[in-house]
Amino acid sequence: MNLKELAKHLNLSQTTVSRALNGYPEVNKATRLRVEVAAREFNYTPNARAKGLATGRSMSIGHVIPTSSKREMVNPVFGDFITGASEAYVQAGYDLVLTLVEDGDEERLYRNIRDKGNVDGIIVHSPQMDDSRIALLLDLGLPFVVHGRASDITANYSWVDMNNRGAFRRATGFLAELGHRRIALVNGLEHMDFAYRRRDGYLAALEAHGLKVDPALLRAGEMTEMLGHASAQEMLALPDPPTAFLSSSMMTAIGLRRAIQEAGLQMGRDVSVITHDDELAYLKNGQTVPIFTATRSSVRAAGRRAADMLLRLIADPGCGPLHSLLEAELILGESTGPVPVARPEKTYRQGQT
Amino acid sequence: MNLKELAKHLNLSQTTVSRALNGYPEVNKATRLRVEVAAREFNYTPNARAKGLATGRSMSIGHVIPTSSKREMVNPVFGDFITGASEAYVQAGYDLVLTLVEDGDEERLYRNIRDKGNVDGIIVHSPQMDDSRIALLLDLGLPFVVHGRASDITANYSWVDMNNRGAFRRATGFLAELGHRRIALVNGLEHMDFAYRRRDGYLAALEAHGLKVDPALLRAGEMTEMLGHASAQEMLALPDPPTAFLSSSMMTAIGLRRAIQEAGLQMGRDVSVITHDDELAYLKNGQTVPIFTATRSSVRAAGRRAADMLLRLIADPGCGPLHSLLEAELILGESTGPVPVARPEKTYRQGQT
DNA sequence: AGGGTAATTTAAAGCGCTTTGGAAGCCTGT
DNA sequence: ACAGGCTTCCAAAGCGCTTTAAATTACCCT
Repeated sequence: MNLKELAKHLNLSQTTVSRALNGYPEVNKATRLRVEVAAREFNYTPNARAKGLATGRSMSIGHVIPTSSKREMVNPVFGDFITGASEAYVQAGYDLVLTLVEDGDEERLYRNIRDKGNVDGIIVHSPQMDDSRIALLLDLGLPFVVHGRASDITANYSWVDMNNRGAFRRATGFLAELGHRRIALVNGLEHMDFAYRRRDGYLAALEAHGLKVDPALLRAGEMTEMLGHASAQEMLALPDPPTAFLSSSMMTAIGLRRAIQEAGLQMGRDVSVITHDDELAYLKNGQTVPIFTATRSSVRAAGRRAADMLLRLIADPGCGPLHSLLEAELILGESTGPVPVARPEKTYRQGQT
Repeated sequence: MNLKELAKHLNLSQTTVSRALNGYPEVNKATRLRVEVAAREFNYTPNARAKGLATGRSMSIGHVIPTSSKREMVNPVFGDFITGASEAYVQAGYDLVLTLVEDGDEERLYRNIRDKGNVDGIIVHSPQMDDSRIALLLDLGLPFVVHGRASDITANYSWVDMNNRGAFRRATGFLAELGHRRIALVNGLEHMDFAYRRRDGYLAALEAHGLKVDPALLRAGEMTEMLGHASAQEMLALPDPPTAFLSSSMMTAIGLRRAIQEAGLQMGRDVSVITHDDELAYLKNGQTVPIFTATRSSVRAAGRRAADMLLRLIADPGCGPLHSLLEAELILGESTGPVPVARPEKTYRQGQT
């Protein structure tokens, strides 16, 4: 059933029916009711393509996530992010279209996305420090919001980000105040902006506490369980091992914990761990009391906020670049404690090898 | 730049230009070349909405993933699945539109999806054992492919699934042949079809080996690390604890391993573990040699296959319901071994508490 | 040169909707 | 009775593309 048929059935013009259904004022109350009833009865749903063509808007948002040959994993955070974003889209009647783009021919691809015209705006995922997409998008004039920021970009664009630097500065400071002087960082890939900022915060805190940086305690990679495990295993075998770890993801923290246990140490007593916790639905940090002390910030909330922001930008393009910085909470779990006074037993052995 | 402008610029009719760009035969070779060059020069991209309206096809595929109040986590497998599916879409020029639907008003929602007409077909995720969506979709006449199956549905529909039953039967059998007689199953939620089938395979293998089912060794829940941890912790404290575990996800297996280690036992020697491994990009089972013995089947490959199937169904609706059953490999890792002859030391203590 | 066929090109209709520019109907007040 | 102003409705144009039906051009053969 399309508009024409519906109109004929009602003995009305398409115009009137269309107006009635779209809430325009110039239609008689009784008529509107009649139309609405009939529409429901016949399960009338306007054709989105035709509507889009007529209005010039597609009522959908593009989520563009980069995939590269070297890092072809879809960020596990993505599922939760879109769950949040979807809430906003559903309410506003928008659809979500997903585009995975190989990096390389961004120029052409993003231009195509705009010219194809099946999205009214896009959300940019996983920005790198110097992300060429931002200048490109500003140039294209397509409304967009970045999830994260690009440190090297000075242009003014809309973003939703977590305070990565602040969170890791605070977490590192917290460890330092517990007396830890050998604090390791197991980070995500540091050309990703969030990882860069986290390291920056970590370094700032070390400096503020008069601790010096030991490259042996810095690691970066895809944030897998194995990265955590391998990093901790190696670092704990150092002559002067770390007494605390900072981790960029729950997944990695789980790996850290395994290596710590395997070394015969107890997490929270012999070795402290703070991880960032994105509050992913499938990766909860404990049920009631958190297992890990963590900097916590909901990716889902970020998704919701980014979507809201983009919808606002679309509705009123003049409302200028918007920014939203989410603060992470530092929540106390059982994985941190004061630096042990005596070296834990296991360490002696290792120290003397 | 739109078609009309491009045509005017070339002193050609829209018809010819359109035909030239869409590879129709009735256009002069020289003209076609001229058109193609101009199109590239002006960065001409046809408007997808208009094209869709004219052709009646939207060139996009809907991925519909259910979210419920009780289980509102987006399956972590999803990211990898769409990575695979996207490969097919990109090649075929399709877009992917994502729809999260709250369960409850499926009837209306799926009908809307069809009537809105912005997808040419859909992929159905996370089918339950008796999934009402399948009958509904068959009725609606929208091409669709289910990722997984619905055991209680007898109708003939297209699906791509892994041989869950076979994989778990084989894994269980393998453990039984290693001498294990107390084999635990830590499964996903069993109203999900895949989980049901896995249990079915497990039960079949137990029976085939003359082992009886102990309800104390069966657990099902959201497949988190904590589910694995809690399950193993409780079961290992039983008077007659399991000597082997079957796990439905890597995440859960990691939890199992932790509990096993905490109990002072060694995985692969004192306790065996086999897990299913979806080959998720962010959750690799070891670098070179697998950590866990696992039933392995790539979700990404399944996504690719489902997408290919759906595209085929759209191109030729007559080609009937298609099916594709992916076999899982049983790969040997370091988490399994023969059942220990003497009970591991730790168990004695616990047995006497 | 002329007739017929094949190769190219075009004008125009149509996809299903919104929206502009009127028009018709109905009051009101004089 | 009629100008003026509302309210309510409608016909038709237009969004940017494809596609049908028809027109034009090119080509070959006698």
